[in-house]
Amino acid sequence: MAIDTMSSEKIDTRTRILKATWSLLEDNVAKLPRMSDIAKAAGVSRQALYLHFPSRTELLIETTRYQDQTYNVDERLAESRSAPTGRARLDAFVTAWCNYVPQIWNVGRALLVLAETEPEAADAINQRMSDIAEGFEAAVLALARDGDLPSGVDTKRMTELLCALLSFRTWEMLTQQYNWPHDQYLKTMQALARAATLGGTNEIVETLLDSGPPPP
Amino acid sequence: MAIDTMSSEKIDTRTRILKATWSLLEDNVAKLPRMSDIAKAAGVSRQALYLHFPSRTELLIETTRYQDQTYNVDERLAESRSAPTGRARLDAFVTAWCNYVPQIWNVGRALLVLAETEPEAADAINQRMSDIAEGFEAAVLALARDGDLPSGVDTKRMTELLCALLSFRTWEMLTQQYNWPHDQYLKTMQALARAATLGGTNEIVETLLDSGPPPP
DNA sequence: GTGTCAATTGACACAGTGTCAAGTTGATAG
DNA sequence: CTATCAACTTGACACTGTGTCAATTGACAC
Repeated sequence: MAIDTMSSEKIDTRTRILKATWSLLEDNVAKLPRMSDIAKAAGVSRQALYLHFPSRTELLIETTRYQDQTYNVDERLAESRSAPTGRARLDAFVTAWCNYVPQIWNVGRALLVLAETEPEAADAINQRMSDIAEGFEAAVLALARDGDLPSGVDTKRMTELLCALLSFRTWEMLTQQYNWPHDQYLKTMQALARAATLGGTNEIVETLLDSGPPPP
Repeated sequence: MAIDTMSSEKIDTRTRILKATWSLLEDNVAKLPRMSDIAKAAGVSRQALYLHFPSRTELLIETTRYQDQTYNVDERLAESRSAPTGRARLDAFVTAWCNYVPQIWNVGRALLVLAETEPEAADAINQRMSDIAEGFEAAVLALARDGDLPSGVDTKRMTELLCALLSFRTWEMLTQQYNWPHDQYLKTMQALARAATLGGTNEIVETLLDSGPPPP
């Protein structure tokens, strides 16, 4: 949290705007703040926003970047790299991601809404998603290396499946709409991720076998 | 009901508007049509739209209703009711739903976009979703009746999990963003649904056991 | 003809984004 | 002390798109 006030003195106007945007998004998930709302919250004129950001979309994008940076997302998600086995790695990444989602949801959601209409926002989303996909992919490849996956599994599709199952939207639906407590969500997603990847006789895994021509 | 369309000759203006809206949504998924676009496509003045629908949101909602009715959604999804066992029922419903999604996606997506800002649209979405949930719930209850679920499983949560996994958004991500072919999507979702419900030693199912106080 | 109903036409209010031009302020340099 | 420059403010405006209103047209019924 900590919307600042700690480093008491003077905050960069740009940073003040970012903090204000962030805070408005946390206060009211339902409605995207207007530029005038943000300006008021930042104690600055509406036009000042345009001195620092070319458009509302860009401002929102920068806010998510600011948030990622504040929370040190790279580091948090990279921790799973140190896990010894593929299984441990998958578990660590799933856990890290699932615990991160609730923190960034408010702001991320705004970006998702914008992405429906603004290509720029969609690009930003895709970029963030491919970072996540990288984490899942690394885990899947580690599983394959450990011999935990049947040979012939399409690791790309398996990664994509994990991305879809553990998406923002799934989290949103289960915890916000259906009111699942966080730990219920976490446990179920962990089980789901394991079920989707591990176990030789696993029905899910079987659907992800390469469907190319059989090897000679 | 009966929107008539049978009399090939003159089509009701209202129906013409609905058809035009539908067709615009199919042509261009990316951008919501404006009222003037719809009017032009329907060969009618912009103001005529307001003679038949109070607002753009309401027009979109009516379009999804028109579509559901055209495709006979109730009947299609109800077919699974005749399945003898719970397993067959789950399978039938999952298949029916997964095959229906691609047909309604274009229009449904528009409603999802509106739902981010318009409460009316969100209500309409929720209503449709609860119809789907009913289908999943019936299958889950049938499974429980058949003794295919461990006792103590929280059927409500299991239903919600199925809804989330088989949501519109998951379909969208896998098939539109990652370009999964339909039958790949279908096969994987069937396996996923089974994995999430069946099998006594199933890890996923275990996360859905009632967490209330242990029985005496 | 007269009434009526559906649709058209053109105007307007309103919200919100983004732009522009002309100030204001405050710090810093000479 | 003054000139200057950048950051910010003020107020105006263009543009897009929704929704509203009033006056008008045209067809059909009686």
